[in-house]
Amino acid sequence: MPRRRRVGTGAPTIAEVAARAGVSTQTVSRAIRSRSRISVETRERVLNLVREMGYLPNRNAQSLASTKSNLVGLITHALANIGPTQTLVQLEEAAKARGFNVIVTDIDENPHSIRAAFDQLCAYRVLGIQVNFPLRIDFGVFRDLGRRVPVVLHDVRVGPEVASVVFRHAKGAQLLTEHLLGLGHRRLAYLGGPKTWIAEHERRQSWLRVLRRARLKPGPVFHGDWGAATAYAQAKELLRRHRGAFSAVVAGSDLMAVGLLRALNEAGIAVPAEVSVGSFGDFPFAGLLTPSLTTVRQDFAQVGRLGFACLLSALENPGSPLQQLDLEPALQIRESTAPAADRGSEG
Amino acid sequence: MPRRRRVGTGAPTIAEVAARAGVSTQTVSRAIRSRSRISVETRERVLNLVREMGYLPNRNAQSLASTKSNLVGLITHALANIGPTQTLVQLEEAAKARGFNVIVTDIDENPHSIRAAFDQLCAYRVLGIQVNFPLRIDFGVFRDLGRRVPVVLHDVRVGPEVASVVFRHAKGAQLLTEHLLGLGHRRLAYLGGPKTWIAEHERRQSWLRVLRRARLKPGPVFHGDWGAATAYAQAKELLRRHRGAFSAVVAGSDLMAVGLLRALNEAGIAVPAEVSVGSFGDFPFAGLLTPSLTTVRQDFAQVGRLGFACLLSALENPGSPLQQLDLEPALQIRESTAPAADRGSEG
DNA sequence: GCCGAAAAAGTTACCGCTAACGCAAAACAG
DNA sequence: CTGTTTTGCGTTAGCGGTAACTTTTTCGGC
Repeated sequence: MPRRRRVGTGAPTIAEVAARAGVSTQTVSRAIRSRSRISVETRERVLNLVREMGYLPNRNAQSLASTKSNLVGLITHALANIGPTQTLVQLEEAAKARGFNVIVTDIDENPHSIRAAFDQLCAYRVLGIQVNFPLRIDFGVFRDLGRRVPVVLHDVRVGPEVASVVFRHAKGAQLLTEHLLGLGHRRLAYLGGPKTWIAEHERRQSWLRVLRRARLKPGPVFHGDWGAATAYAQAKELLRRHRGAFSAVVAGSDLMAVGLLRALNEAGIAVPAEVSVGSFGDFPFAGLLTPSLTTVRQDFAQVGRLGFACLLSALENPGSPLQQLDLEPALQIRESTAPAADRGSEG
Repeated sequence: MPRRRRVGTGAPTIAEVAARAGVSTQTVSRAIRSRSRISVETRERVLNLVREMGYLPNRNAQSLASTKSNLVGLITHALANIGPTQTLVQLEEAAKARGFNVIVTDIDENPHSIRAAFDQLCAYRVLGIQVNFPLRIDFGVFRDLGRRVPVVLHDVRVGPEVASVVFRHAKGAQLLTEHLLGLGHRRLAYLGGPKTWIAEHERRQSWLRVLRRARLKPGPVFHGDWGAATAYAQAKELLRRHRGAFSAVVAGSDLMAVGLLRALNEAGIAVPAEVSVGSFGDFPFAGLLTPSLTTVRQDFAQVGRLGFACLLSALENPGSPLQQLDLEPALQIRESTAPAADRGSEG
């Protein structure tokens, strides 16, 4: 006695196409995916039928049968920020150009959620996973995960066993700090991003290093969350406690610079006449603020493009060493920095 | 003669878990997915083994066998902009909370690519598709597509046969324009987004309507691309050709306002003393620019949340009418608008 | 005209999981 | 104590494709 037939989704299957074409399913499969072992005429005939019937190969079935998918995973953090978004957009574009799709998951700062996200994505048998989680956590987890599936780390480098694309944050901070010193500033304040971020840590260390080399005492240090609002609040605090004690401020992002500029403006402090401001990002609006921002360009879009290229290279040349790419920062000098008015009151 | 066994991915399968637990695969399946038809003890025992072995159900196999996936598709346009990003982030969060994953694809303005993206996503047998393509195209395509799979449209309404979440752009533009008129402005310029966008069209129509009602002649109209750079360029053109002919400008986005403010500043025109500026968006930095922006808040995050809720509702109550949600705009009045200095030179 | 190789197509056995049904044992109703 | 549900699990037959192998056809070379 035949069981009740399961209802399908209504979409035509490969078997239906094959039946109408008068060939086997295998031939339809070949027509769709390859150009070998099938005659040009058969191929044409089948493909016409595919179009006519609106047949779409079921990716789940394809993935199951071939034990691999067309998916690339992206695990990202703080996706609402401009940088990660740029990265995603470019990654998706690069992936699509090669016939892959991207499945995204935005996670919070809890390192445990990395593992959870990883499991989620692995369950889809993704080809590889891009990890944009640039926080200062125990990197061991990345080595672990890299063993299960090809991984490309963004802004984290754990060694030759995992591919990575990183910004040279220290270099960027050095460029900016030296620029300020070159303008005669001797008392620099610092209004960075969250301490938990690698970018923040590396920049601050670099800032301290440059000051130490110049035999200058570092000025007050504050931290925000990359956004304008907290930067504004922190900048007010900076001014309340250290007004007059600095002639330049290094801000963690262009948006933080916006908040900082606001606070300086409200305090009646002219930029750059009295205080210079530099930041990181160089997002499109940075050059159009008043004053326009001196800022270290970070090409987040490039992270997406190169990240995908790394993955592709790892998949196509399984033996070869995994790529370790560096992105060079570039200082854009604009109006928000100017020679110091108060030369050498200390240092 | 046995064929060569196919190599697996190395990950344990449900059969291996079942074998070690001494139960059938069906029992393992039940332990993982449901709490019925299985005893508590068996369930515990199986789940422990699942954890111990690091078993991850193959989503492709699950989707194939159950003819539905855990995926929600998002087709979006100009994802690099702040709004669409907010939407994505919230959508992903809402989806994750219910055990779904999001697969994203960012498409260009060619309406044809909607169909292509749709096919791509349907091939994964996604549960539903969110379409964030708020351009003025022939909406027939959406009705078509909505028949194949549940669809939620963002910022587009085609009728009761497709769910949608839309901004009340006309209302927003009306609020802003009336605010400016209330301040005594009689000559308003307009620096909007791309004409191809629905938001742009509706706002401009609304702006014209309000002016007509007030028996005022509309001022010069320019268009950018939502970004600061083109807004700056267009604003320069506006000033070159119409300087002095307007006392207020409606800008299409907060970022466009940034470019506009820059151009006004370079031209030596004080805001808001000489010219008032209003915009749309109310992104976090809007209140921290100098001057802070009077702007119409658009809650893009809400689009993501509600869009997912619409989809869920459509999936869970197949019979009931599809949701048609409106998002109310809210005018944030700040420093960039002020009473007109030149009352009544015309109109 | 025959032979062997290559090309074109078909067959079979899965990929890893779930729906649907089967069936004994336990729980429950009367 | 008997008949009916319910519970707990197993069995079977796919879901819709692809890999690997086999068979048939074509075709060049001698």
